[in-house]
Amino acid sequence: MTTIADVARHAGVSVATVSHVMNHTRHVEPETAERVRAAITALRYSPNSVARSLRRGETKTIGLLLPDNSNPFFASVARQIEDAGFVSGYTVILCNSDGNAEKEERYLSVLMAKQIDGLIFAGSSDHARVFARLLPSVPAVLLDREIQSVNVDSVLVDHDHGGYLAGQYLAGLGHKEIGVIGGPRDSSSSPARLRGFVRALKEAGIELPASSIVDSDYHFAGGRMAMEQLMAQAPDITAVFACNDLMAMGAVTALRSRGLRVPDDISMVGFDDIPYAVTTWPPLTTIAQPVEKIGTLAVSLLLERLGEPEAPSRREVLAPVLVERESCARLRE
Amino acid sequence: MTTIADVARHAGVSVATVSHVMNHTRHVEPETAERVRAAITALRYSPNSVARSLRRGETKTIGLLLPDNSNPFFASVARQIEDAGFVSGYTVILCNSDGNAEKEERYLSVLMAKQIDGLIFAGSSDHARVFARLLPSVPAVLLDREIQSVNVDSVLVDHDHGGYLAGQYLAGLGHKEIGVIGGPRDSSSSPARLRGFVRALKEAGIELPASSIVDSDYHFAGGRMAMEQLMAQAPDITAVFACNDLMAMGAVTALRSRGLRVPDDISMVGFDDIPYAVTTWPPLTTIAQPVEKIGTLAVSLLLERLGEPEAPSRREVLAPVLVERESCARLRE
DNA sequence: TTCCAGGCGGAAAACCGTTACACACTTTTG
DNA sequence: CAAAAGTGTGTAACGGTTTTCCGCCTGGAA
Repeated sequence: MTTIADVARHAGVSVATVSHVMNHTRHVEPETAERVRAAITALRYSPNSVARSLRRGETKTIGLLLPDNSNPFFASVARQIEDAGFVSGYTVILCNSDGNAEKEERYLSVLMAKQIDGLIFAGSSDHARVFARLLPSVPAVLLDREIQSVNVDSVLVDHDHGGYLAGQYLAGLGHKEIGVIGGPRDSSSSPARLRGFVRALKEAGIELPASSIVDSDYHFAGGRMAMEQLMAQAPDITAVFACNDLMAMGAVTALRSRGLRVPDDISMVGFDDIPYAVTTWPPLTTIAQPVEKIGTLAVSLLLERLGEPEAPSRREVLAPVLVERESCARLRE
Repeated sequence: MTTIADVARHAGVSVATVSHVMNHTRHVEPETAERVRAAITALRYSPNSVARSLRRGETKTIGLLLPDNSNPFFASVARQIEDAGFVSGYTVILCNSDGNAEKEERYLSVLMAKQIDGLIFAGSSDHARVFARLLPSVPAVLLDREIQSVNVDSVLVDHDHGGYLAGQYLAGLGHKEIGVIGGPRDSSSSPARLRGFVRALKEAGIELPASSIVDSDYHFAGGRMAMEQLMAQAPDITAVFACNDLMAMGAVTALRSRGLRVPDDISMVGFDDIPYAVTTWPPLTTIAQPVEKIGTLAVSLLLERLGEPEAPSRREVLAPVLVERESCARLRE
């Protein structure tokens, strides 16, 4: 490995001068600077970021802690974050927690030890200790979650409103007997989606009995099984609201294997608008989250906070929209 | 930030002793060790990994450079790698190149500057300079690619064989007029898949005219457009081999919007077996890559090399398998 | 003309937080 | 009683950045 000392020797100057040339941190005589640059290219020198980080106290690294990067929703978010970070000179450490609080804590410790400059955290658990103890010591942006703390900003999606849109839509199509496939109870998103959905139904004069709600896990297989259970518990439903697309897709599969057709027999609404919502049959009507904005917004919030650590914490809330495709039909009598 | 010196002072010992206690790098008197541990927890001390890395010359970090982590195939691979790395104490830096050689080079420079211990590289471009100049200076595992170089191992998939399986299967179903949607010409995988496919057809006495092959980009929209073109160029085909699932799914969409049904009118075979191959309608018959093995194998090769830097370079080749679902039918006359 | 302040360009040295090596001191051991 | 083992300390590294220092030159005032 060639070091700054090698360059200095080769150029016949001191290491300090080499540093100044590289970082434009002080004026150096053009002729000297040229000699230094020549030495740098001649030796193919590249400064050691670890040493630089140690001295500067910044690593140009941000930690990204999310439940599962192979979930297409998070995959998109991760991609956006990685892109946005890179153009600002930041590098991303990827961490999957599976929503497991213990893993989250372990990862957070590692990330803090690695001296990340900032954290983007899509936690799926709500364990107070994780937040309270570890978060405040590093600038962070929370996705889909809030916490009263200096230093922590939030990018939120109005899940309640999204659920409301779904309810309004299905009620508007004339459905009266409606089933719901919920996500994890301890997530922040699923209960809110459900809340908005119920409110919309209530406004339309529709009750949602407990037997028409089955909780699941946001996964494809979970959605399939939940749908099975739903068919058993509430055989008369004509429409289903699944709290995310993956479960909606699983539910459609379950229906198909029972010989039921979507939307002819049962209408289906999902949530998220993952890229694969259009590749299923029928293309899924769903509540779209503004994925591309979530990632870029998170990064820009984080960078702004790095620039101004003491600024009051901010919360940005993004509105989901209904994307009408072909998985819903008007109730026919 | 509390440092090792604070701990030493608090425990009334030297920093060296604290270091030894933390790293079990020498025996220390139980009583002393206990005092040190008490100080560590009292001060909530956590060692600074950056300083440690500088001193030890290792960062416990591996770089993961791939075209696009939101592509579900790479998303799965990334997930496996992240998991496998974490259990061995390694952290993953995520980099998306979009298969762009310039981006690859920029990323490689950054990663090298950050002193990653190893690299896992799924390049989609083939530019020799990237390999020749930068790769040999860091232990690396290439996915789906080979290079004669010390220090570089490969995890390969037998794409040729996969393509052969697809060709054999479609020929076996009686198809004679077959179309192909290819991936990028400069990828390593697509040409190999095509080669195997053509070989299988040839063995079955089937010719593949140039007009029956349309190249695309491995994306959903690309597959859709390619299928449009294919229908125009070769209207008599009864089966299509798409060089990945995403394109196959796009092709199915294109067919459906033309009123053609899969598999009744046209049979479709994909490649990869991404998780969403089962969520489309019809469920996609495809050539499955052993995704879960690719990631874990890559990590274990890398770790073994880190342990033994001078070992001869290894290549592991994994066999794809045909997964028969419902997107193909026997040709009926 | 002399003197001194101040700017300039470079070198030297301190520092960032840990680890590893050499050494000092005590206690066993043969 | 010398050699060896056992514990602990001091202090160079590691590879950069940043602060301080220093000699030189310029220019304005005395």
